[in-house]
Amino acid sequence: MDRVVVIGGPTASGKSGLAVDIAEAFGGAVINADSMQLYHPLDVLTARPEAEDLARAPHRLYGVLPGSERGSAARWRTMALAEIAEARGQGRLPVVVGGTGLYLRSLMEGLCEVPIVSEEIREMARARHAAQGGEAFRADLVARDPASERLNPGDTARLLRAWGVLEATGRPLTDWQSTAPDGPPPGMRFVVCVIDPPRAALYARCDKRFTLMLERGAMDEVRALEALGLDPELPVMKALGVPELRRCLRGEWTLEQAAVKAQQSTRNYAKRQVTWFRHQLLDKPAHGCHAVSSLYSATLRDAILPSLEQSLRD
RNA sequence: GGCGCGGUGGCAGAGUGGUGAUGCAGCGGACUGCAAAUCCGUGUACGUGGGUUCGAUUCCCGCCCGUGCCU
Repeated sequence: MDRVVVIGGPTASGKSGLAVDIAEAFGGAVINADSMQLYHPLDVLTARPEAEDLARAPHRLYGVLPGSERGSAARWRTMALAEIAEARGQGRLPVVVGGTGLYLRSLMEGLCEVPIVSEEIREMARARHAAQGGEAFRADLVARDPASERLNPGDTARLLRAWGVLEATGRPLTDWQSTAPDGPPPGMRFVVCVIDPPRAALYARCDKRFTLMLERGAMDEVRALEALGLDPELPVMKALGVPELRRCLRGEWTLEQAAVKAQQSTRNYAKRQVTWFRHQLLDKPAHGCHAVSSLYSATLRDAILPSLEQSLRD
């Protein structure tokens, strides 16, 4: 049994539900591939599976990192590979599910060997960028690494990364990236399933879900998070709804306003994910992809599981 | 009824006698180690009918609608 199920799709599309259904049906273990569900303090706000689902199948990599840390694709990949190995050791089918496409792809295709950039250097990059601005920062970078020409002056994240790698290794990032990625882990075959629901329905579910999160204590979670006094630049602090609810706590926005804003960012995020999955996964049929064109709910289970079972057998 | 003010793309909101800001949303796209991040692209909009003008969203008149004050 060398199969690994991989489920992707936009937020609120029903991925987690599909994952448990599959895990339950085929004796599997659900492994999280969502960058935010990895962190510890946020449970409701990050839409982690609830007790009922947790009881139906083992769930791994949920809430395993403290919010004070920063995850990364490579870090997740290492953890995921370990969990996959463990599930297999127990005779379970690994079901990897999450909305972080980059993570999913890093698992399936591997990453290029790029040395780790120290926090000191990253900090230097940030300071330098802040001091000279995007244009100048980019100009300096391009002078040393012509290939980074393709980066937009406003694309701070990538600019910082490119600069950091160059500074840390003396070699341009594009250089490192031109070497082939380490490829799929040996002995692993992926059965990919992507949910790509109609836009209107997806947005409606995003909105509804946030309202539900508030009813289930999202505000208390943010209060607890706030009490930790974390650096607002940390990934957890940027989870959807956190910035908005924090402003509410500070009295800058009413709960109503915060909710509207958070719902908006959720929809924007869902849109980005749809684009990512369509072009980075669905259009690249290297992995046989099952596309589900509607929001997933238990009623679709019998329509989807049989074809998946077929793929697992092939 | 009188006087004033205003009617700009889905919304907010500048502005100009001739090349129609901008923001948000929407839509499309990018994406190799902070990715729920970071970014890019995208609109035959000037209430209506006349007039002035080489040319009106911009100037003038009527009308409609909204708004404030007065009666």
